[in-house]
Amino acid sequence: MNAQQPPPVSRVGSAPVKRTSGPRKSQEIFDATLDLLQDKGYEGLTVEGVAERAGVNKTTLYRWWPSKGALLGAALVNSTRLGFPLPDTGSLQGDLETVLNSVVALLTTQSTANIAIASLGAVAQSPELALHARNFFADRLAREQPILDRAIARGELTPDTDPALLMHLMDMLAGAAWLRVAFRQLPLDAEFVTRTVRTALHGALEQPRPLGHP
Amino acid sequence: MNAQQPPPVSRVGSAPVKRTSGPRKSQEIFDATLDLLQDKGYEGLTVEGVAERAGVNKTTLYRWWPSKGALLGAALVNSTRLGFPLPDTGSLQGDLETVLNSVVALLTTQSTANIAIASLGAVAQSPELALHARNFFADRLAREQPILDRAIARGELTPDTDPALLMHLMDMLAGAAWLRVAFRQLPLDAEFVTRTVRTALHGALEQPRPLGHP
Amino acid sequence: MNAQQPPPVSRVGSAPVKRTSGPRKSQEIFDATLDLLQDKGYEGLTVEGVAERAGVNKTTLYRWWPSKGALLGAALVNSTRLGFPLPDTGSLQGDLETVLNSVVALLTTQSTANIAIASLGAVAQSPELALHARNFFADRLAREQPILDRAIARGELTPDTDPALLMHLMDMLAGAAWLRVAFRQLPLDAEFVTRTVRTALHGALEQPRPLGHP
Amino acid sequence: MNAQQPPPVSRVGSAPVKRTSGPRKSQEIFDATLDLLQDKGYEGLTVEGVAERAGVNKTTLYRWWPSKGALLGAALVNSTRLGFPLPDTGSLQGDLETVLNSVVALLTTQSTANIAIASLGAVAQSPELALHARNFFADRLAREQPILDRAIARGELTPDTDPALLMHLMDMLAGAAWLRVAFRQLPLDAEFVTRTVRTALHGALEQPRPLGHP
DNA sequence: CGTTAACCGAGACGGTACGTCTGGTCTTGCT
DNA sequence: AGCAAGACCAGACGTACCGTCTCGGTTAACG
Repeated sequence: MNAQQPPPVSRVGSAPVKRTSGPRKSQEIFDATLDLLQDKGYEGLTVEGVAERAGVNKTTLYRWWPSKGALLGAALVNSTRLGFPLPDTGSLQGDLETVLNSVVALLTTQSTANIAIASLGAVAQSPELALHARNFFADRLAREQPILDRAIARGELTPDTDPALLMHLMDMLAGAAWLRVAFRQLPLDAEFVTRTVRTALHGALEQPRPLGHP
Repeated sequence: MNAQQPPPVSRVGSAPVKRTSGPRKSQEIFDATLDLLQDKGYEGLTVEGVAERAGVNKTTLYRWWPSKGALLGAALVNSTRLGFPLPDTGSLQGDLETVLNSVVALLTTQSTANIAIASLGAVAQSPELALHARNFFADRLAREQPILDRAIARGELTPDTDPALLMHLMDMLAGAAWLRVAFRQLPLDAEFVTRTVRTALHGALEQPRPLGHP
Repeated sequence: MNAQQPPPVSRVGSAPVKRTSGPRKSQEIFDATLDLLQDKGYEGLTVEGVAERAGVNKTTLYRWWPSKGALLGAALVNSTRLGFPLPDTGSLQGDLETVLNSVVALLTTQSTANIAIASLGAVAQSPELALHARNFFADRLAREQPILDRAIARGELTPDTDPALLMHLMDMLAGAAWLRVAFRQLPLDAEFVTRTVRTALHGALEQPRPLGHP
Repeated sequence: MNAQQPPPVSRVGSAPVKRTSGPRKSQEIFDATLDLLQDKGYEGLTVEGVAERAGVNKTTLYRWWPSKGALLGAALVNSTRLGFPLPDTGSLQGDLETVLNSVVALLTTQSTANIAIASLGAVAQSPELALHARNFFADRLAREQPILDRAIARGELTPDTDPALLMHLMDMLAGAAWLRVAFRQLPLDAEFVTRTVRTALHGALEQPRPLGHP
């Protein structure tokens, strides 16, 4: 969250909760950061701009975050804009389609697409932001794990299913979506979602069977 | 490529082809551009730096490319650093594995990974660079089409196979690889390649069969 | 002395010495101020630096002195570093030479020169510091008055000598020294002292005689 | 004048005279500098302020002068505000009185006094400005040398007069004036001028005579 | 082979933002 | 209740690049 945050001192005794986390106007700052990112992209996102829009002095920002990347990282982490609900549709395919639909929505909705794409660029440039990204995705994966559990409980998957399967599927699904949007600039539609989920899911389930000899 | 120069082509007669394209030291410029991109990332890539390293005046760069993005686009297009050979292994699965291995190699080899990742960031920031990316990927897809043709000729795929299948597969394969590298920062190994190709390929071939009722 | 600080004048009489003046660590603060002034000059003298070196919070300084100039003024006033002993050599010329030597020493000794020169700049900028300077010099002149009295008593000067003569002489002597150091950056040596005192003194004594007709 | 001026390339051949001396708006810059110095003192003199007032970009100033002190130095040297005419009254005493009157005028006229006093403080604070001051005074002294020459030609001084005499006299005259203004804050009047010049001059002329035995 | 037009180098400039520093103010919580 | 600690605002610092401009000087293709 904050790269240089002092240790949470945790005084023993009657100590009232110590406020060690970030500037007083954190929320305004994060909002301003994402708003600007949304409006002007990563290059147009300047520390001075954030300071002005958040009604905060530039030095305050530098006191808490050493760079634009770190600030953006904190803003992204503290944001719910890129979040999405966890599905429970009653079938594995339905759940996966819902998740991929969320990703597609994220990448195709005007307001979030800019942030997402810009984050992509930001991650590619800022090591510490990359760290945040890794954590973000790991957390996300962990929160998606119930999808797999429920599928096993329903008998759609065998109990000995490789736990890494979910990550594998997600990478293929979300990866395809990202690549189409970022590099091919193709629209993402419902047909894409259905087809991709079906391919990945069938492929995952049918793996033992030798290819080309059905 | 050059925004401000109307081609004075149109010479009637036997005129030998006029070289109207780009500065005299194009090659040095492109090399310098990619070298710097590799060393310092997209943000550290500056027009002034390119000019100095290429032994060229800043003015010259601006004479030919209106922006850093345009310059990088030209450098990427005119480069062979991101190229890769087309495989012909005798089986569809082998071909796909080879292609995915190329992508993985691109993303894991030090010298190319930096360029690729940085380009990723660059695309996310520069609309005109995004255009170049689209063209680059479209071209690449077209050059990969023989893989599909040969698979049909071998009987691995039926003649009425959807021509978009290749793009579909490639998006899943390469997308998974990109996402793992860019966001999850996971290493890409041979096991990843095999597994991903098998999943995608099986899924694509088995699609008609209803899920969960084998 | 200090603009908002009642003088601790040390009243004679029964008054119990009341300590209403300044922070508890006044002495550390003044020392730190002059030390820093000595080390880094007036520009390098910062309130933050003084606070740190004196082991005091910045707020405390601002509670008692409104500005850097005021703080420096107080420090200079409460300091004995620029003081010098009053001479009694037995001759007017000797006394003057001793005084001028003191001034020269003040301006050429490393540790005091910085303070003196910096004070010069400070006076030029701070009206209230200028006031202190005026008082300081007036006081100094008053304390030098015995030099004149003794010279009259010895018969070196006539009893009706203009009392302003001393100030006049001092201004010429010290002024020359200051000007050489501050503006010409010339070294001040014994020859300078002798020569200047002789010139000023002879000039003062010989005034009645018309010029050019010796 | 300019501290970082590139070497005068002096191309062989018909090279037209190269203009290597300072920014195009030098005059505006110097004027703005002195105006601000006059208005707000040395501390209130900021590079940004000069840039704005001169209608010039801040970078331009830094391109030519490395610091505020250097800029002020150049402005002072290139200025006529602190200049003064060289006198030729027909007598040494008259010349000296005129010069001292100039100094007094400089220090007592509202518009110039501010600059002079502020420069005083500036010199005390900035080593490289002190260098400029030295040059300025050396130049001034050189230009005053004719006063001495004419006095010798007139027979007021013997041909073997020590050439350093002039500096000696000037230091005493101007030094006394500066000291009175800066430290004592006394007004400078015609009586001061007459008296000081007479003292210094008599003293200088009468030096051989032993003190106290007229 | 000489002309000439396109190209280039040098470098000053206005401009934006950077990341830092210090001067002063204001809040907060401990003693 | 008062004072420390220190977060904060204001604003200048000096730097790096940006993208533009002017001005000579070089190339090199054509005629």
